[in-house]
Amino acid sequence: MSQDETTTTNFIHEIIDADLASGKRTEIVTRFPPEPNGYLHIGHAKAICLDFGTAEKYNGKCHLRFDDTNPEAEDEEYVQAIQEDIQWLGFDWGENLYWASAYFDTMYEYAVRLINKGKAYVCELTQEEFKDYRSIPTEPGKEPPGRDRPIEENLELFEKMKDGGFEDGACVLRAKIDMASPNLHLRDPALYRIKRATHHNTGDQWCIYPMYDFAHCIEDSIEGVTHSMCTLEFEVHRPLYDWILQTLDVFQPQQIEFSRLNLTYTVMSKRKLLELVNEKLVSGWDDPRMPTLCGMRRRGFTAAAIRKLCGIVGITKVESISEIELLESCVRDDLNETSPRAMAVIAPLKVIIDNYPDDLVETFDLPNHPKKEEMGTRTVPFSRELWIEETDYTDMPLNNKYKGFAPGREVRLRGAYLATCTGVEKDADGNVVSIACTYDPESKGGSAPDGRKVKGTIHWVSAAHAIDAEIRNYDRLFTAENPLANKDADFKTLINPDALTIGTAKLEPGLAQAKPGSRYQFERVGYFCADLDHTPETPIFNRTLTLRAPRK
RNA sequence: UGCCGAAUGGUGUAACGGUAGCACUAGUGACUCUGACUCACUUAGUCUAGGUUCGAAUCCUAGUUCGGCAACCA
Repeated sequence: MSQDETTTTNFIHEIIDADLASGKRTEIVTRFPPEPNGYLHIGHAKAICLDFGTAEKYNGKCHLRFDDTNPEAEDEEYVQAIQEDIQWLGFDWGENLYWASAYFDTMYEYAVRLINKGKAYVCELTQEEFKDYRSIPTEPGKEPPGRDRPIEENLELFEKMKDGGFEDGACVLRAKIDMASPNLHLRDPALYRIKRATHHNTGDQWCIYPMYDFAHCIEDSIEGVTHSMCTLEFEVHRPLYDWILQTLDVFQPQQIEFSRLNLTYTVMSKRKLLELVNEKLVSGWDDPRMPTLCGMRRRGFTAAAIRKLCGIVGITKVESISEIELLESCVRDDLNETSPRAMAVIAPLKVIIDNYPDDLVETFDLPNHPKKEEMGTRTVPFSRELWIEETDYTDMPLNNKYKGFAPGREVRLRGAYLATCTGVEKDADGNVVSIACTYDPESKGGSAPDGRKVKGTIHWVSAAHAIDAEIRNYDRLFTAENPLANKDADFKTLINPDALTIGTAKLEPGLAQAKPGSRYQFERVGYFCADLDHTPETPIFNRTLTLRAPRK
C-alpha cells in the first residue's frame, strides 16, 4: 500500500537490507500462507501488511499460497473468502497464487530422497507410544524400534503408505534426527501421516499428507521465497525448517519470526472464533462484532484504517496486547476524513415550531463534509414539526457546557434556523412529550443578521419526512481486557451482552437510498454504515463507532 | 528443573555508545454551525544488581519476571 502506511522500517527490514547489501539476496520474495480452514481476522491483516508491504518496499513479489496440507479442516468456502478479504485490504498477489497441494508430488519425492539418505524412516508406533519414546523436555527420549530399518525396507513401507496399504494412523514417516535433542521438535518429528480424507484440490488422489514442518519449508523453497515471516510460536520449529532443507540440499529461505497482533477485549484464535460461530453466539464469521476482516468490513471499519493500525503497532518480537482504542482511533480518523455527514435522531423528541407555517416545507442544501467542499451537498427537508434528541432538551441545564434547548433558550437547528424554546408539554408522570419553540425567520441558514451567537447547534430531522430505520449498535465483544487471562474460566462467559443492541432512529430521508456498505457520520452521534441487508423499504444501519468523547 | 525468546510511561513503538522521541489513552484549556475534527498544554518510562566507558536503553556478567515449545494441527 501507500508509503505512509506499511513501509515504516523494522527489524526484519534491517535483515533484508543487510542481505541485499551483502549480496546474499538480489531480489525479495515473501509469501502469505493461510490454511483455508477459517476466515481471516485482523491478526492476519498484520501478517498480510508485512508480507505484501515488504515485497512492495523492496520491489519484490509476495505470493499468496494456500497451505492446504490437512484436508480435514479445509474447505473451498474459505479459499474464496480469504482471497476476497486480502483484496479488500488492498493487496494484490497478481500471478502469484500457489497451493501447497500442487507440490504433493515433489514433496513425496523429497521424502523419498530423505529416506535414501538414511534421514527418514517409517515408524509404526502409535501416537501414544511415541509420546513415551519422545519423553519430556528435561529428559532425553529413546530411539523407537524400526529406527534403523534398512533404507530399502523404508522405501517399500513408505510406498505402501502412499498406495493405501495401511490403515489410517497405522504408521507415519519420521525424520531421523535426534531423540535426545533439547528441542522436542527435533526428536524424530512426523513428516507424513496417513489420512483418508477428500482434499478440496486433489480429491482422493492421496491418502498420505505431509505435516506442516515438512511441507512449509519445501513450499517456501520451491517458490524461491527469500524471507519467510511467521509468528513467534514457530521459533522452535526453525531448526527443523533448516534441517529439512539442508538435508535435502535445496534452496534455503530464511524464516523470521515476529509477534502476533493482540487486541484488548478481543480473542484472535481461529479455534475460538469458530467456537463463537458454531455455538451461535454470533451470527456468523461476518458478524460485525467479530475481529474477522469480513466482520469488521460489515461493521463499517475501513481497509485503510486496518492498514494504518498495522503500520502503527509495528513489527517486533515482543509479545504485546495493543489497546482496542488504537484501532478505534485509526477507524475514526479515516472515517472522519472520508464519510459524508447526515442527520439522524436516535432518541426522538418532538419539537413544534409554533410560528412556522403549517403547510410550508423548505429544503436546505447541506454540505456533506464540513471541511471538504468537493464532497458536495445533499438536500434536507425542513418543516413545522421536527425530531430532535431527547437529550437536547432539559428543564434546567446542569452546566454551562450544555448545548440543547431549555425553557427560553435559543439554539441553532443545524444548517436551518435559530429557534427559542417557549414551552414544554409533559404527560401525567412528568415525562416530556414534546416541546414548543419559535424560530427566527431572519436566521435562515443558521446565522442571524445581527450576528448574535448561540451556545449550541443541534441536529434535527423533519418529522413529516423522516424515515424509520433499524439501528444495530455494536460494541466490544468482551467485557474483559483479556478474555483468555483466566485459563480456568470459559472465555465465552465474558461475552459482552451489550455488544449488540437494537434500536431505531429517525433519519433524514435521503438515507433511504444509501448503498449497502456505505458509511456515514451521523452528526453528533457516531459513524454508521448501511448494513448488507439494508433496503430503502427497510433501512438498517450498523453503528461502527460512536464519536469520540461521550457527553458528560 | 530442558530448550527457545522477550523485557523502554497505562498501551504500542522509536533510539543502533552521545538531548529517551512519536502515537494511542487519560486530564486541562482554546477553537467550533458536530460536546466531532483541529490546536496547545499536563501527568508518566529504560526489569534488578554489578561492570566496561569521558558517556550505556544500547556493550559485558549475574539475576528477576513474562511468554512459547512435549498434535499423526497449522
